[in-house]
Amino acid sequence: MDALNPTPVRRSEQLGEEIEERIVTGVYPPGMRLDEQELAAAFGVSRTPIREALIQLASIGLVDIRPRRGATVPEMSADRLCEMFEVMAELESMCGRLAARRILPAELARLRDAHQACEEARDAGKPDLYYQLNEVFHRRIYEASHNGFLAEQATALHRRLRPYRRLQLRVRNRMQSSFSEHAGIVEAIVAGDGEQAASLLRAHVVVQGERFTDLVATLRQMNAPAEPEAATAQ
Amino acid sequence: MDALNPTPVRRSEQLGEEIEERIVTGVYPPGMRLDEQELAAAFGVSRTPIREALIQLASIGLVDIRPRRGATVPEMSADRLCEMFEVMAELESMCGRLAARRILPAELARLRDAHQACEEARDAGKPDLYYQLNEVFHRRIYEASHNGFLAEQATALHRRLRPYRRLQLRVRNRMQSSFSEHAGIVEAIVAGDGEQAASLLRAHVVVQGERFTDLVATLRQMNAPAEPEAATAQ
DNA sequence: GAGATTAATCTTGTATACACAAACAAAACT
DNA sequence: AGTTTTGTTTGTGTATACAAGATTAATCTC
Repeated sequence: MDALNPTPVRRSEQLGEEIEERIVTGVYPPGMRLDEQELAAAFGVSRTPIREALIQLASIGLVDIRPRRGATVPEMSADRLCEMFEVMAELESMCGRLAARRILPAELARLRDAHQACEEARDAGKPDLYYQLNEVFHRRIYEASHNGFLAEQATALHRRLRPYRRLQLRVRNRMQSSFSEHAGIVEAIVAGDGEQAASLLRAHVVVQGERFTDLVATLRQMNAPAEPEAATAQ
Repeated sequence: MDALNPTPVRRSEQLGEEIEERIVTGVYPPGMRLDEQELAAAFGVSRTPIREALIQLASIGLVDIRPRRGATVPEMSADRLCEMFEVMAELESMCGRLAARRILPAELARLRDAHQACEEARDAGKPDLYYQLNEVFHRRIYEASHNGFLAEQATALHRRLRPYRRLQLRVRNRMQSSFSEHAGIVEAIVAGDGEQAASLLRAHVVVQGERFTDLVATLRQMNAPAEPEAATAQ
């Protein structure tokens, strides 16, 4: 059916994902002005689908649209990021608590697979691969919560925090400790100990938010190479 | 008035809020088709701002847009609603935990004011007023969490669940017990007992989700007055 | 008479055109 | 010389026109 359907999705939706990707990977860095005409030209479409994509991204907080001022990539302050990590920790924690009680055998098997895959990436010393498999691991937990809405929320926020998490895996050699924490989480879920899973997961994520000052410093060097202005709220 | 219109906000944003209001209040019931042309005519604008409003609402899950099929108000299944309440409970809980630790004297005073206002509404036996003041009470807690992102998320979800919560306050005489629970929550926050505030708030919200079957039944009578079809997933 | 296929109509998705507001720059006046 | 005002330019916001897909109805065939 997919083969017969060449374009079953809105163009603006595809564009939205592409722009989101570029924002999230830092191709469009925080503070960058997103000119509709430029984007339209760059993607070879008219302004309309670009506008729709930007509006969509704006409503999930990934771009900032101000009337008659245009769209920009929002500058996420360190405070803001801390707040988001705080919420992320709680969502993950909740997923873990529910998963410990509700996970099905098949799901547990897949969770273990994901965990093992992480181990191999760690042993091979591949942070990029680990990062990717780490995402799968967490997604498995989201799904095992058997709360579709929660899983969606967690996935969305996880995605928004992606670039910062990624940086952190590099800055410090966190692969090792991350993997150990995963092991404890799996154990708690296997044991059906919701509270244990919850608190381990919270700690697992909070760590990422706490060791954060260095991260922000690192990030500031990388993402803001040529920005002498922007002295508003730094 | 359109000529003098000094509005510094996008038209589509205003439209979005208006449409959101109508969805949330049941004027546009679940399953309803949202024809762009009809809406454009109804609001006296062209299709463009309507489209933008719908896309915005779609990205927060308030309408369902399917390519080449148009927009509809999503039918929220009972399962889905339970899931959302489950997440809401956790967000509120988190707000309470943080608020207990971080609330400032001035904020505490305002929280008490809101609580007292609820009491008066209860004594006067005005559920609609109570409902409104209840929102203020909860918003005060969100703010006191000193996590702006969390407060935004909680507010957004609270808003989406509004119609269901409102119904419930009517169906059972929950005003009394709701108020008692509020009292305990305030007490825990005053005492700085984060865990206590968290668990009380979780229970406070979960109750709304649990006594839910009757609610859905009631709701079905009210919101679906003329819908003989729609036998998809009921 | 029933089912399938085709055509017509309706609605969405995209493009283009136009209008208005804001920011920047230049010139004139204090 | 500095400040203010006005004009120009750029870019957003809305409208309209056009194209493509989906649905429905009608007609034709079995």
